[in-house]
Amino acid sequence: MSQRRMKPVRAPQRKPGSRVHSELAAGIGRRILDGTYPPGSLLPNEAEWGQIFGASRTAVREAIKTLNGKGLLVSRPKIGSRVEPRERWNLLDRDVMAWHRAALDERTFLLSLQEIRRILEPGAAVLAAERASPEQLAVLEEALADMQSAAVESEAMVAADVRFHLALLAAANNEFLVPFGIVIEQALASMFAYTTSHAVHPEQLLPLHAEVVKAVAARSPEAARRAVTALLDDTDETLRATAE
Amino acid sequence: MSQRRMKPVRAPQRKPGSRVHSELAAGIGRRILDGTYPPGSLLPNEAEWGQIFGASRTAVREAIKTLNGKGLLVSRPKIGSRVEPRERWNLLDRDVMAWHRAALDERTFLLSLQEIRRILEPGAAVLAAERASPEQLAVLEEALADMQSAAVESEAMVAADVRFHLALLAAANNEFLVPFGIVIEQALASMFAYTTSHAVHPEQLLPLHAEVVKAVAARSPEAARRAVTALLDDTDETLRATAE
DNA sequence: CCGATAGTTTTGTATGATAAATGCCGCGAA
DNA sequence: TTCGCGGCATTTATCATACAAAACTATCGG
Repeated sequence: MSQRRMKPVRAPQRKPGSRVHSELAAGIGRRILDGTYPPGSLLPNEAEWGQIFGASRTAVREAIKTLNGKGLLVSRPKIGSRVEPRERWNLLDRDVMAWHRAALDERTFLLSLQEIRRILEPGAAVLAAERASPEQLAVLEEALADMQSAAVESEAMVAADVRFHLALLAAANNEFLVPFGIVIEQALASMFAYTTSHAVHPEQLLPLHAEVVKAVAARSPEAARRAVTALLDDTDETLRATAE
Repeated sequence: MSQRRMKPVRAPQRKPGSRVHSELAAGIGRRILDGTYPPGSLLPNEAEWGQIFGASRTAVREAIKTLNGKGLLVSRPKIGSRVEPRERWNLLDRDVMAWHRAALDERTFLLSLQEIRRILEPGAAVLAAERASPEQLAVLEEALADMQSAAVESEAMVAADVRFHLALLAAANNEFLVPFGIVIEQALASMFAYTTSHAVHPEQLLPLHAEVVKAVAARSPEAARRAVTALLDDTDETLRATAE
């Protein structure tokens, strides 16, 4: 379709989460994840947070409610807000994951994520081979095509790679697998930073991905498992190459 | 240590989440999970919720912020609160899981959870066998002992069973496995309801659990994997027996 | 020594007012 | 007619303030 004139520059386009209470949530969340307030400890009370961030108690409370929703905190009258034990934290939450990543050594973080991928993705591939719908298979193939047409080591490549693996998870048709998508997103983003900064990159990326699609399309669970395992082996190999 | 006299009965002991804003969050959350407000749809505005539940706008807003934190909603001025696509939902969140369970056919729900267990637990067992600390092993053994001393088909048995599997997850020493614990809790709770109501129960429960502990203690990853797989096979066998 | 009770601190809820974001409509010009 | 621009209306976002409820602490009386 013909592209008309550029629309006049819209308002500063502040991103969706940059309201006061969101920044408060991020500010407090980061301090929890980085250990400033360890599990079991008490946070400053609402009035104090308000002073620290120059915000009203209302905004502070809404931020804290958000963190409640992520399992980081519980609040009680007269006590205050106490940091929950780590096993209650929703580590797979998008925000929590981001705060966590910022507070951790990048390589350690990445290795942990890869370990999870090695456990989950082969199993997901088996299910996908057994029950992917034609539409889900099409999405997978499309992501593969995008990878093949993207420049190596580009943002577009990473984006297509992420789409590929999310599509594989979705094709397994078990909704409880979906939340783990964030692990893949973070791992690939982190991996991208790593490979570019260390000037190494997985050589076999495209053929290995193609192999996965082939196995799923052929409805061969075991072949799909092997293909995904090979893919992860290659990635880990690359990672290992950056160990100094 | 010597147990002193029972403390006088404390105040009604309303449970932590029964404040107005929590009930609002649950009320709205359930309506989202059960499909009353499907992904992409707009919720009533804050004032309307306030009337529906007879609460102030403040309480409504805090409830909505909690749901924001769980990835169910995003709110924008002039638009309102829109239900996020399912892949953004934190399905592994405790509350979301509970609302979800209430909105779904119990058997379907349970089968999905078991499927996840079959993917994750064997992998977790391998890691546990490789790197469980003495303390973590002790917790595992203690849970097993509790199971052995509990009456069959009792609440205590389920509780000890949950502790056992959570301990196994923890022993894998990868914190991203921990959020998955909720799947185990729900699966076992759901399973308990099932086995009692259908008058069937896994016969091999205790020896199979003991086998897992043995393998982990012996630091035999492959044996641990096999033991956990056998355990899950037995559970699934029981479940299959209830298919009418 | 125990137990009830009053006091104090902190979160929980309500109310009302104002700011900011943004979809929508209508007016006017090319 | 069509397009752009400005104002209007609606809804969330934020603030300020007041009071209620919860729960720990200390105190006082038996």
